[in-house]
Amino acid sequence: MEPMQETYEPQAVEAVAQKFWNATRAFVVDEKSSKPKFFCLSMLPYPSGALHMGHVRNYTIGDVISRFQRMQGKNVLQPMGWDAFGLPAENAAIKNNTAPAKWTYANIEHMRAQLATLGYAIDWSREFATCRPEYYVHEQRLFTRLFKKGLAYRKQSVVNWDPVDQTVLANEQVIDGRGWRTGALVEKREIPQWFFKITAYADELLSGLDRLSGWPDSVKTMQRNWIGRSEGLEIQFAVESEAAPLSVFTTRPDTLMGVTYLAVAAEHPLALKAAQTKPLVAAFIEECRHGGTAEADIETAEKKGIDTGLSAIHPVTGEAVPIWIANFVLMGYGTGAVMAVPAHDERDWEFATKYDLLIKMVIVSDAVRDAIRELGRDAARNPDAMSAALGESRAIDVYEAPGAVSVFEEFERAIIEDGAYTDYGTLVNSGDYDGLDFRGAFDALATRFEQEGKGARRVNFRLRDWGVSRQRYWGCPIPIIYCATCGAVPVPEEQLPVVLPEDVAFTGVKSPIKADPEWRKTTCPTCGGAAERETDTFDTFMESSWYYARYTSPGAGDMVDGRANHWLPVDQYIGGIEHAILHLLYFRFFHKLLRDEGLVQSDEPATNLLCQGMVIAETFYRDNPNGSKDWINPADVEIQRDEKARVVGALLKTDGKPVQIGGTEKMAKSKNNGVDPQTMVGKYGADTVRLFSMFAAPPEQSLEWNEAGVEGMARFLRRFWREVVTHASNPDHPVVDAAALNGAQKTLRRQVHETIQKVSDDIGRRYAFNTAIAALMELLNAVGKFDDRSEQGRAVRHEALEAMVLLLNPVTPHIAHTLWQVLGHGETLIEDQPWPKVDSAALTRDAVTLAVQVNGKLRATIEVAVSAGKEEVERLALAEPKVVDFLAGQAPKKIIVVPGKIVNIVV
RNA sequence: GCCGAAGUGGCGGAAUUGGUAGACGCAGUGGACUCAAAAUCCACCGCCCUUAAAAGCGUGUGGGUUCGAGUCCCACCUUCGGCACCA
Repeated sequence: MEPMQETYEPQAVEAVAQKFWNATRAFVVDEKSSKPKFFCLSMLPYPSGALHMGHVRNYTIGDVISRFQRMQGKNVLQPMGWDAFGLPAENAAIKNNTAPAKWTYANIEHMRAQLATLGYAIDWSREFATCRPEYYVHEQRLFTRLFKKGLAYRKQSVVNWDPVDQTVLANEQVIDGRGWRTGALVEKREIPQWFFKITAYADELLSGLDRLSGWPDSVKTMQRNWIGRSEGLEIQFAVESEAAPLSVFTTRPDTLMGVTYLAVAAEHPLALKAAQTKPLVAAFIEECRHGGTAEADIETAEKKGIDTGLSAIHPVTGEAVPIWIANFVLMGYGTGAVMAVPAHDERDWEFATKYDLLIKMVIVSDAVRDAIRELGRDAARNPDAMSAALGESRAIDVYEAPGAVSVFEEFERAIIEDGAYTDYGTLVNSGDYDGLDFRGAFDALATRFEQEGKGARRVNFRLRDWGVSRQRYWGCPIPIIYCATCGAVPVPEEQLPVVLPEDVAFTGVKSPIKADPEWRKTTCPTCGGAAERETDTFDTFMESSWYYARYTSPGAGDMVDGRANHWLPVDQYIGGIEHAILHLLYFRFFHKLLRDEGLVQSDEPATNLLCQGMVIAETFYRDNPNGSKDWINPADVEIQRDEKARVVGALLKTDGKPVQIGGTEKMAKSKNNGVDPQTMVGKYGADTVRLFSMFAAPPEQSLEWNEAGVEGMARFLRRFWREVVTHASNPDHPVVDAAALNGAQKTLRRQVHETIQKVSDDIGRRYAFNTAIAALMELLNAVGKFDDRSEQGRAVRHEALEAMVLLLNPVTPHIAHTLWQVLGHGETLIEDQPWPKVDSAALTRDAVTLAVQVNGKLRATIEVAVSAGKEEVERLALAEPKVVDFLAGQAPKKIIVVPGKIVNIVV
């Protein structure tokens, strides 16, 4: 081997390591290994043009876990591919006057080369792009099978419609209720679309969460709430002058006697009927058509409504109940109608207050009920006695005893004026049901309606079926043929794939396969008559819902083959928290579809999930005279500080004049605060970039990119390099003789083994890469101060440095590759070296430091022997001069001793 | 609006099970080395008062539980992610 460089040159080191990995096909794996498998998967990138820091962070986390697991003796699969269909390709195609396919393939080439410079341990032999027919043919086939099972179906569904461009818009393309290109007011429009019956799996998707112990609780909670299982009653209200009753679903049948109106969606048949005779109702429905379909917009919009003039009949009291149209009732959810109980529901209360509708209280709190029982009915008529009994809760409670005079009018006024009482309680003003609690009322009413045929117990889900149709070009064609006689017919499997033409002119106004009258022409597979193809394409979430399985079975004739059951489920999945609900729910759903097709055996696609935070950076700008802002890249700005290091301003490097500081935000083109990974790798090397992204924040939190911090990482790697190279130039060393070590040698060796223990736990269990690196920095600081040239000194130092090279390898594999050789090993794959083992004998200590508190405040620390008992610790603590001062002669009331940690003396 | 997170020195963060708040890094200050610069090394570095020491204060805000709270409970404020056609 050539004499080692004195200084660390990352570019040379990284080129050598990467060449070795490629030449030895170090990370290509198969199913034949005798080692246990470990499938480490990072969410696949959308090929947007260039790698960004979010990718680097995601894939570095995956790479650290992959290399760590391989060093634990696992057969690790870490694949990579491209989520290649999507809207940005269409936008770029218009802008650059090219075809979406050409743009996408060029981006993939570029980004693959960028990824290579970061040295990830990827099995590239399994790579694919989801826009290739050999990939999407399998999801077309699955779709036709699901169609035959009734799990794929077509129904009317609402979309954002741009009336000027005559196109459907994505929610992202609707800005403040207007089309992003035309500025036209967006309308809601119903068109037929394809759906997957994900609701058929709602119960399993919900209950499966309980077994996903390796997923973050936050993600599981979000999914639970999204699925939104609720038990309630479906109740039928007869409508005056209508044959069909109006069905509503409620989770609070106990409040039924408080119903003072019903509300239906603007698209509801009753609403449309009322509109025929009432111009104001028609105008209101027209108004409801404006604006987009996003739930956030609908839920934050002003609550509005109008009386249809129609009445329903209350199923218990027989009273007439007005039917209103409300803009917040969604046709696509439940029955498109709700019963309103303003006294016990916030939104109903606001609506009733706004439109001066009746508010009728039918539930009182348990506190009110108990107070009446306690006081007796006569005493309870005294408002002062009642107030005293209720204490704080008086303002939200009301009670009107059955048959008694209403003596709590002030409470009643409070609930009408201040807001709804939404907790469970006891029924009042409810006739036969007075005095029942929630459960009692629920059961009594359910039984009654089931006997009368006016309703039934029902489980309802917030989850809606997945709409998979998109009216866009750059996606997988939906394999359906429409025939005038046979209807919608799936394309027979032997005719698949339905190929999307790639060499097209793209203007953005209309999908090329919709614009071309020839493409859709075909014959009906059933009757042979003339027919037309579906020209909609699939939601791109389709491709990303099963890609993980395809990695296991490259070249398989179906979606996957038997190899899938070797690798699946994924052992570790890593991706952004923004995917917590949609992608991760579809991912789980698809796995169950695959299972039910007999393609895989497991119930869930991934056992462990890590959601990484965003990459953010400071923003800088200058105001333009017209009020807009010029955003300035952080690389072009110099920060000014005062003598206490506080930031006082910022200057543009090119002109030396001030710029405004705009706050730390997610890296984005719009704020020009992106830092290019390639530039960073070129300047500092991949290991430094990887090290900083793992050190600057724990993986789930946002990571603030800061170039001074990157320089700190480069400094650390230079010191590490120098320490190893200097050590290797010293005379050879004997093996460590634990019995012969002096105090300083023992101390360093203990720190080495404490560090092995901590790093193993931090990476392997806690995903706390930042603290693992901090521990290694502390160890390097200690090694740097350890100036012992003796034989055992050199031996201890050698043990420390070998451990450090191995422990750092998952994060900085290139420098580790070279330094491992410097320490006297041949050019081998470090991932196949065993992970360092903790020598528990090296961890023992003779004495520990205890904190001594007086009344919970730290007053001193004492050194005690590990073997010291409680009495001795108390005696030493009480003898401490500072403790004596603070006790000021008082005798301790109590002394708490937590062994190995703390003594608290209470006086 | 609903669901889920987060808030700790000048900054990024640490404190893993309720037990010494501020590990590690950045920035800053002082010094060594150098003709000089870079690099490197050494020391200091929460706030307040202070020559110094000591005391006091201190984990978004206000309450509470506890011998002891960044950590648990209640209420609130702010920021971020998601809300079904961005991926």
